[in-house]
Amino acid sequence: MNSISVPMSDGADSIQVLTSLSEELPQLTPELRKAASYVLENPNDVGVSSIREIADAADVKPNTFVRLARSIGFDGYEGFRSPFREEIRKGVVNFPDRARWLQSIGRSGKLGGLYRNMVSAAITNIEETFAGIDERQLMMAAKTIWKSRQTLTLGVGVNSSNAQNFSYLASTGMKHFHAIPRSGSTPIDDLAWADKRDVLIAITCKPYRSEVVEAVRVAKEQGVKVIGISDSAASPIIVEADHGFVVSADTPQFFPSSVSTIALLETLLSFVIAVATPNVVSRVEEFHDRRHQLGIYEEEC
Amino acid sequence: MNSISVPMSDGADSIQVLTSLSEELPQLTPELRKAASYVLENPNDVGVSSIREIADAADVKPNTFVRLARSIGFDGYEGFRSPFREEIRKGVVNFPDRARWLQSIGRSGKLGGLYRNMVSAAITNIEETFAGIDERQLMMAAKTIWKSRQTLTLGVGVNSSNAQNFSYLASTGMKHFHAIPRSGSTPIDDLAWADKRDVLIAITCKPYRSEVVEAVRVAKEQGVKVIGISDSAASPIIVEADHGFVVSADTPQFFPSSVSTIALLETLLSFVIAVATPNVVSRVEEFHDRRHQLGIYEEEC
DNA sequence: ATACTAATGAAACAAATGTACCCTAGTCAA
DNA sequence: TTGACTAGGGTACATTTGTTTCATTAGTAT
Repeated sequence: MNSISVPMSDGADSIQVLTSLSEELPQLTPELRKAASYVLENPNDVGVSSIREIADAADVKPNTFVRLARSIGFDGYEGFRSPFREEIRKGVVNFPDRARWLQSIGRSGKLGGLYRNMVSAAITNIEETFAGIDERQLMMAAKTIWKSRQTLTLGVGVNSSNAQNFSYLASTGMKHFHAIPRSGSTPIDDLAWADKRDVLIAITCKPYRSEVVEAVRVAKEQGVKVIGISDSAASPIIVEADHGFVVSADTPQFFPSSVSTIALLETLLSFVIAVATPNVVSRVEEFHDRRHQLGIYEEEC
Repeated sequence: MNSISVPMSDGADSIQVLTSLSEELPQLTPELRKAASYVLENPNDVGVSSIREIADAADVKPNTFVRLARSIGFDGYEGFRSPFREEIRKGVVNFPDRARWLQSIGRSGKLGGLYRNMVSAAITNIEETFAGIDERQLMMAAKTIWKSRQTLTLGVGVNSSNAQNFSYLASTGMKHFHAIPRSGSTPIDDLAWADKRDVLIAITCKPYRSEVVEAVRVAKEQGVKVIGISDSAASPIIVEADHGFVVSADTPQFFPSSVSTIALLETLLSFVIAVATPNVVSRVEEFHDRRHQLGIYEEEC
């Protein structure tokens, strides 16, 4: 008899259920919160799981799910699950193919087209980017990075943050990754001490920033290995680079998209990690170690 | 003992099941054909229905479904249903062309799998992210940003660079976007002067960073509007936010991916721009102006 | 400490589920 | 006709399911 505020009749749809679940979340007891969190993160499970299955998956007792269902106004788990089932039956969650999916989204209002265009641009950019990239070249670039003394990642404007993104991730596991230009400095100054033992990852898209182009030239003169990332094969930093990667960055907006740049950098990093840890067993161990360190495996907030 | 041609092991996926069902269709007995036809027309029902429910719906006896399952090589209805369940759980979206493309790439060498996994993770993350996002909520968030005095974007770790990415792009066209924490400061200090006229965009994925969670709490107390971006609907910053957006950030790596966060932020920004420039004509003009400013229309370096 | 309450777990129950078994009706061959 | 055979229906059974009930634990105020 602990039903609270929300009445939640049986005609509810899953969105309403999930909404009230997230609203009640802070007020729930620990076990109920664990169950609710699992539902919020795996709403599809509800429709197809028995109470014991989902309880196992969420690492709580079956009872907890009955209590959870009651706490938001249902009679029991069965009523709680039924809206999820109904929507699966109606095919709400299943998209037959992307074309239809994209057509189905973004119809409300004049901004619908914009939404659809942004989403499809993001996906298309990634596909085009990776369709045009040679995997072996990625591996060679990764080996170059791994063998290097230090790796400098250079970007200005939006690509400054992208360079930082990569450097941050890389330096959580390895030494000697830096994003340049450091604040208050210039790219070329930051290259002063770099030599043939080092690697420069340079990123710039149209309009090519002269600081970056020049930094690449200087780096080459100093014998620094250069990995160039740009949005055209004709880009000066790709032409001059030891390893050049072309990313697609088109959007219906005035700004270029960073999505594929980020995707490429993350993939490059994963190759570096793979090269750095050739032993599969220790790689898997290290993987879990890092995830534990990051707390990704921990429960709750 | 009426199992025919197809062995159909238990590792099958729903497409294979449906395919062999339609292949066998002509050779089936009337009742079995009725059952098979129902499955082909309502494949979603299989995953969520008991044998009696689906038998009722198809207007056959429960037994018939056991026989149907056996006729295409399963042990019983339970095995027949499991691939459908699994795919619902995983939230599978079927994109046949991409599947083929992904299979065609990344076959050379032991890192092939890694390459393929990273690419498909990036695309899947974007699809899942935008499949789960309500466009109207995006527009409301955009309006909130546009009406605000200033917009602070908060992230630590990798998300620090993502916050900067957004702030940089946004501030090329509009005033008063800042990424926090500023160097040498803390998120909460940077919120000191913020009030109900301001917006905080907070980003943190598992493991949720306490600085960000607390900053959101403080922001709410001060009346600041909060837009939360995280990787779970149960995330404290989404629960507390005025506008919450869940992004998928899974990778086969130890680090979470920023790809969908960036994609979401870019989409949000495009909405803000659209809201800010309601007149279509002037929006197009401004678009070209900005691109010229950025030099995107210029040729070569 | 004590009593009291809320939260959780364990066990038991009736209802449902998947399946095995048997029966009927119809067909075809001898 | 008979017998063999098959498709399909009916029923019984062990298992699983959702639920209830009760015991145990943890937390809190007295």
